Amino acid sequence: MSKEVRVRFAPSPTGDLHVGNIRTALFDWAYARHTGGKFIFRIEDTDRERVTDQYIQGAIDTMKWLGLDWDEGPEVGGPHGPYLQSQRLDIYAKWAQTFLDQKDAYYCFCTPEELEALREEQKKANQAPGYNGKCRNLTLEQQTEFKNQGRSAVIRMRMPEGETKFVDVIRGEVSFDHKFVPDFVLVRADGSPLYTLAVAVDDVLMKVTHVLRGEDLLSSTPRQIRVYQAMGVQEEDYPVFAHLPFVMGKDNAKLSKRNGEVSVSWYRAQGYLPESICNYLALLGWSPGDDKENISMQELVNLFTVDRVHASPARFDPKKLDALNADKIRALSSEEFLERSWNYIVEQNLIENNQGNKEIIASLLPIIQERIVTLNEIPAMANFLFVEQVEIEEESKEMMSKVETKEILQAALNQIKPLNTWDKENLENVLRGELIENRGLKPRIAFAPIRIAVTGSHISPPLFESMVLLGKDRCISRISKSL
RNA sequence: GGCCCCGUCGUCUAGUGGCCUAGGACUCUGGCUUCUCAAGCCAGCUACGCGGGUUCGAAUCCCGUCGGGGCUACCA
Repeated sequence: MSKEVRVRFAPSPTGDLHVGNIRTALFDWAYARHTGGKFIFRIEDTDRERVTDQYIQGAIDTMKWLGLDWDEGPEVGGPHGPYLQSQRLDIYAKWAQTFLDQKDAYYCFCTPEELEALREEQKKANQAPGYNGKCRNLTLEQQTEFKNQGRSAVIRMRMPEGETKFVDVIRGEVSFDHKFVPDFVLVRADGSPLYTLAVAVDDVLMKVTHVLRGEDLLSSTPRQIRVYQAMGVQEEDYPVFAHLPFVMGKDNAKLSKRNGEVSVSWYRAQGYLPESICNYLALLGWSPGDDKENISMQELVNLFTVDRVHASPARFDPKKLDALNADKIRALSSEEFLERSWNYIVEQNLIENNQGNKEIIASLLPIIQERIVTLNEIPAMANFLFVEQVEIEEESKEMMSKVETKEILQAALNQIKPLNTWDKENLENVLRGELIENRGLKPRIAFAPIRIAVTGSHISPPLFESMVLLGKDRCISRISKSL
């Protein structure tokens, strides 16, 4: 029996979680669930200048909303916590000291300005940039002298000669010559840890077995492995690495706000279903292998394996997300569609939250379910039911003023006024009978004026159903007003 | 510049040497249906970056090339 799979998602919340982050989180989660392992959610907030509590809370909310539940992490705790790196500073300090004692790391007194100058020089000389090891072998006396000069020190990891080779399950064997992996900083001059230290220490301490993360971290893997070595971890205990391809915006450009919408909370506010976002994102860099693309979260868990993840980057295409979301909305049961819609409307504050309004929406939902793409379209479609009179849209005003139009409206009025039972069948019978059969009008010609008079727009849910929902009085009133 | 990764329709992908005259989905175009809008149905457009090998045979393997991306921080 092999050991339990433990996967972590470890974002650094320097902003709203975007679709790229979430694609990674989704794969992490799906892999953990697929294997029956544990999903760990860790917040990498070692850079307190950029990470804020608000973003951390936002990340937690987004994960919950998407249904990516975690076994260990914020709010739920776990045996290897805390799961916020800012609460683990003593752990990193202890390991940094150990590395210093072992001579794996050393104090470096070079100032940022000196390092900048060094980089300039290297660039000019066309050399590989990187720390030149100036402070590698400082004597105690030299260190004291630097301190007396008022210099502060960072802790730097010593990178031995040689190379680091490892197998990335998505990319195969990857190797880095240490000539291109300079000594790197573990601890800032102010004593705070850097990602390079924290990520490796935590992955070891939290017993992470599989690191599935963005491809941008591929070239930092040798540094992470270097820390494992200093921690005394055996090679067979290194986690399995899998570097996921990027999710990109249009034109091959990196995903960013300028390049289409990226934040998951934006998609939430637009009325996308969380499972649509997950489903769509799952298709970026992974596929179920057959022709079925619309899958549930459970199917994703069942089908997800890392060997079906491929190595090339994917473009985020909002059009396909739309199509998937529309499909998923159509597939909702009427009860569920109502519950989701109403929750969304209330959450976004689009319509006042009371029982009467909810009932109006509930009555409308069945006739608009197959014609909306996102939940935020509901209020506009429902508008005609919430007002006493409608405003006729600009583009239809000319048509509505024509004599022929007035004639149709008058004829329709004559037919519906005497109706005792106000239902779809009766409305359709009398209106078709008079306008189509008696007058020989084409349906589209005959019904357009009524539609516009009643809903204000030439585009609406099905006419007779809409009239039923509106009620006889308001229909008569609106048609009369258009005469 | 150096190091690393990547390269199938416009986009997401299937494809692991013969089943590929390259399949599906989204988009787009045309048509059918139709009370509008949708939905549904049918049809069409469009791809293995390029050049060399290896092989009886290559989208699939190798080399080169070109193109894209990442890293090169006291960010992650």
